[in-house]
Amino acid sequence: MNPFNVIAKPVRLTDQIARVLAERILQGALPPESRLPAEKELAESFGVSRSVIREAVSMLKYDGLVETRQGSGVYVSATPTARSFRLDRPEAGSAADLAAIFELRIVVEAAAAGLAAERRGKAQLDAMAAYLEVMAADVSGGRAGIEADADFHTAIAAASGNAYVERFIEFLGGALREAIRTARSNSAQYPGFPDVVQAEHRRVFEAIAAGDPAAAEDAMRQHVLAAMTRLGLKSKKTKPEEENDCPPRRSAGDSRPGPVATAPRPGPAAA
Amino acid sequence: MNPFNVIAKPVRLTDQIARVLAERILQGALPPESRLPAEKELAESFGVSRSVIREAVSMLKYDGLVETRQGSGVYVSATPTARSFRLDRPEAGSAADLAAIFELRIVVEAAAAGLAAERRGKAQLDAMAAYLEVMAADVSGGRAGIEADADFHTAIAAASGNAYVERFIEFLGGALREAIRTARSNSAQYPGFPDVVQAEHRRVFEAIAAGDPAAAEDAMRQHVLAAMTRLGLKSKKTKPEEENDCPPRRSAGDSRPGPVATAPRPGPAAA
DNA sequence: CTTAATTTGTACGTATGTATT
DNA sequence: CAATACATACGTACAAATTAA
Repeated sequence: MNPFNVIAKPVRLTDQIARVLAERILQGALPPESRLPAEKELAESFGVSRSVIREAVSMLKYDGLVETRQGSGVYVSATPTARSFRLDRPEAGSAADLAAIFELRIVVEAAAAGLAAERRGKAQLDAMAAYLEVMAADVSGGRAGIEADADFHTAIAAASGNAYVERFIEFLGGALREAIRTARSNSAQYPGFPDVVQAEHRRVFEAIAAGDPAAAEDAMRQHVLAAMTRLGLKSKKTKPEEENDCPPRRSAGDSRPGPVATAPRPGPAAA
Repeated sequence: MNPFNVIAKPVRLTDQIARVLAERILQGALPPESRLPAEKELAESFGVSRSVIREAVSMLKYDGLVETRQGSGVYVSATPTARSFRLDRPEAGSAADLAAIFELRIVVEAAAAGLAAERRGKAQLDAMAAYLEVMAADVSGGRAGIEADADFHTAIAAASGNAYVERFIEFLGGALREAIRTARSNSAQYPGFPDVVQAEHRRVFEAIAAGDPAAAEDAMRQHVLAAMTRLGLKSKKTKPEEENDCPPRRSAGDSRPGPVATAPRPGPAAA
């Protein structure tokens, strides 16, 4: 699909097996608290050595999906998807997925801008202003100014005063970095676009400097939204024609009268 | 050491080494794009076998911290914390950290409620209503209704139509599950509290049913904020050591007066 | 209580394909 | 092209912990 992607990552057995096991766990084939087959059995059933199984299990263990008890076995954690959030889904990279991730980014970045408007210190304001100037110089010199753009957003995230918000924004920025890069490159090619982007940034900055959370949120939302449209993405449903059929996860042994009438049938519809 | 801690998790060599390597990478001792020592050397320097090193590296590889290139070596990723977002920091669990995570949760859940108000289908509305009834029955019967509460929030997240928003909310819910559990248990002990919580939920539901995004966002924000105050947490800065000029006008229990602008629409924005 | 079987944790050895020099 | 270094994968063996007889 991408002729420039010469790398063509080699498929490692460990990764494949880890992926299969993770899918089985998350899709309920291996329910929480249940025990996995012994490493020896897994090795035989997959046709690989026990070392490969062990490394795959190590990954899942680090991710919090399973726990290992020496002498007993490997057990699915009580709460899958407990310790880490990742977005490397198989379909990731499609326009719809990208739009959905951008939608999440809009939410968090707008909130961070609002918090920054309340909590920013002078040093943080100065940092934002500095990155803004670097960006202005970049566009004047015909450069894309990608780094300064990222730094500007990072500075706002840091000024939110919430370390988790900051880290999550950096995480999303890293995941979308390629998309953001092409967006800025596209913008740089069309005359007038860099000035529009710069104006958006300035509006965000001035709202934060003025201590106006609502304005800062709105300005940031507009900015990221405009970046999406510049990328050709639209904020829309990720599952357009689909009546949502997520099976409600409920703890085993739950005798409460659940909403059986409305609950869609469990189980993955398609693979 | 701790006589009450019967579990006393056995310290595994693999986990220790993975932790040490992760710290070295994140703290800059092993800069991005740099190569790690060979597995053999690492094994010797740590005094363990190569298998242990390989499993530890597998963990870091799954986390996106390192990449392995056959025939070449193990390299630190260009962007650490690239593929996964986790919040198991060493200091996690403190009240300040909990409050910060809750703040992030408020942002995303409010946005999800707003999106759900625009995009929810009938089946999803029915599911929310059903869980609402289960919760009502639970509190009438003196039960805490924790599962129905979680299911209600999950249903809203699913109705947002954004799979990433949904998954991130579930992730945060899992991370905060213990806190939420104690919050609901506390609420159940005080007469009248369950009714208050139920009223909060109903307000969220009715705003979504009415298709009013702004009202849904506000109701959800109020609800989670109230849950925080019931837990004794306050929305505050996580870095109190830094300069703090503006007193936060958005304190706990404070409703957002301003127009919080509805969720992004795919309408004709600035192209 | 003792013993034995099972299972994970650790260690070591070997072969092979790949990348670098 | 040749040599070296390295990750990948397989296999065996033993230790430690758990579980059941």
